[in-house]
Amino acid sequence: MEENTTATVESDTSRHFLRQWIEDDLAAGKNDGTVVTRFPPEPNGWIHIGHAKAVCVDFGMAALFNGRCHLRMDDTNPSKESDDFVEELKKDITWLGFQWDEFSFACDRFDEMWDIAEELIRRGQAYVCELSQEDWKAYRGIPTEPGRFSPTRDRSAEENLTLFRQMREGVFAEGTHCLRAKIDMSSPNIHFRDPVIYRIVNAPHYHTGTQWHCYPMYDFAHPIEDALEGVTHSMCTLEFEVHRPLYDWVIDRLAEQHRLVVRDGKTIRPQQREFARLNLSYTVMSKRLLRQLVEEGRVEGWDDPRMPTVAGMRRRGYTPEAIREFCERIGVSKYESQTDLALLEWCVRNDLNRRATRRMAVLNPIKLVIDNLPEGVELNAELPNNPENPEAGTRILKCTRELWIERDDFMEIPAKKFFRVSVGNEVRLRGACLFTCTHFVKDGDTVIEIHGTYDPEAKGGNPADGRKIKGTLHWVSVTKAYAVDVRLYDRLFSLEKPMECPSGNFVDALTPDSVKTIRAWVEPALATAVPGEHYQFERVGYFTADSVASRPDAPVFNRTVTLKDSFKTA
RNA sequence: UGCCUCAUUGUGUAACGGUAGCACAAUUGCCUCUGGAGCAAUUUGUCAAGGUUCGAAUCCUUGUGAGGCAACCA
Repeated sequence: MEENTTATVESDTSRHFLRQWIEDDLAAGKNDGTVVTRFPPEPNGWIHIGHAKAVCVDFGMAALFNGRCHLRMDDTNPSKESDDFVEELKKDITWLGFQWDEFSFACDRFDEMWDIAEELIRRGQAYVCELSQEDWKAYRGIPTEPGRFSPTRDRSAEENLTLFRQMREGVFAEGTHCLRAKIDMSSPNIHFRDPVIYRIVNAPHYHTGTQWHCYPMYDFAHPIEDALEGVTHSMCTLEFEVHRPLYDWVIDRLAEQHRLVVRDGKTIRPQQREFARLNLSYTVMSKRLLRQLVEEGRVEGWDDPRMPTVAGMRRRGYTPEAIREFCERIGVSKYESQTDLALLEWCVRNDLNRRATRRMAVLNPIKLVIDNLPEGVELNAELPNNPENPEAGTRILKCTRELWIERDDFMEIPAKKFFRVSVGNEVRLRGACLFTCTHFVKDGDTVIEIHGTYDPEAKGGNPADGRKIKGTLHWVSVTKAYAVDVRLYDRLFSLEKPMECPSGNFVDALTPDSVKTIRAWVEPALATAVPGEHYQFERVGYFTADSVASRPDAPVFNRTVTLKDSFKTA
């Protein structure tokens, strides 16, 4: 279970465009031949499966080229950030199996960013603007028409510096002043029309407190952070594509100011490329909406097993290996695709199949009585703990006169290819014996008890004459079984149709019904299940003992995934 | 409408001008003391129209469709 090394991209099959890009750069002798990437979340929420993809890309590309990857808190907007999120971010990324080579806070570079901005002013490349936001909107123009110059665009550097410093000291109210880069008011790219690079925010910053009253914008801060850290390849999602010229503009200014990192005599010039974010069917990944669920108390928290957060998936029982495998399989492209949730679940099953401990459990019980097995007599059943892994050993279960079996395993009138319990049909009670149903007892329309006899000659369920038994049943002893609570979660936001949430009111789709807790009968061994451990309830699905909300007398299990449509929730 | 980007089977992703392949899903068969797993097989695809070329998913042109940008968010 322990992860000592950073996970690598093992597959040699996928040559996506980012990999190609880096290979070409390396071949062209750019930079110093070292690949440095970064994962730059804003600490304002917990990361979800979509971020996990980005983490795998950023760390994976660095690992593939024996490079380095930095983890950086992009905390340039103080209003929603906190250290709690920083800690969770680190925890989740570590859990996913990655180790960063450097950790940084963008806010630790505020001083340097400030110097860069002042130098911009001195060079006539930035100015303080006093237009209101509404006015600015009008001045900026629309994409089809050029914008107009701000009235203060050509103010002197000295005047600008004075005002800029006053912005920092809190002399002005929010929205009254901002620093803009002086670029091109008629550019077809709106981001070039003198973009704002510093704005006044009077909220205290979680690290720098009230030291600053204005903060750099993402478009200004991000390339600086990359450059000063010596990042060579900066990968982000598609929506930043139109920001790239501005990213390059800032890098050019840094070059003019001789601030680019030099390694091995080579100037490191970061570049940005964009890839499509992950969209997963039935799943909504929007920090804003996830936050709403948490704040409105619709879920237990960011780590609720219904949440698509990394923490939620961890608690639900997904493994980091499965998530990494998934990220590897979905590939990287610029096509805005929608990945089928079935692939994620397959990855989880595939991984859990190798490691999960097998246990018998009955979720929807009906009583089965072996009439020729006297009260107090027990049959031993020896079963492997994991057939996929013989080293997991075996355990011995006691089969008694009265058992619980799954209600679905009995049919009053058997259907055509039904090989389980029906009158006259011989089945195997897994590991224990062969059983033939003779009759059943009804209470009204409901069958409440199944009766039959076992074959004493067929020890452990192996018929003496070698006759074929088509059905094998799972069972637990009525007297020895243990009752546990099992939580069956719907997928988060289990919408009728994938990704359809017209008005954004999808949170309403998450009703209390989306989690059902049922009482299940399990083998005695599960009474001491280890929280966080994975179990396959045979023929039902994968379950994980919950480490958070355990009952005092027994563990609570979360359903991780079902086996292939073998079990439909009641 | 201005600029930018994208389009390969149901889904996702390969094929750097030379046989359209892989995985998930689906279907079928085999096997099994998990109707799971495993094994085997099958079905379905280059958005459209032109052009360049011996040869185009790939290059060019036009069109169509989808997405992004017009926060003092990231």
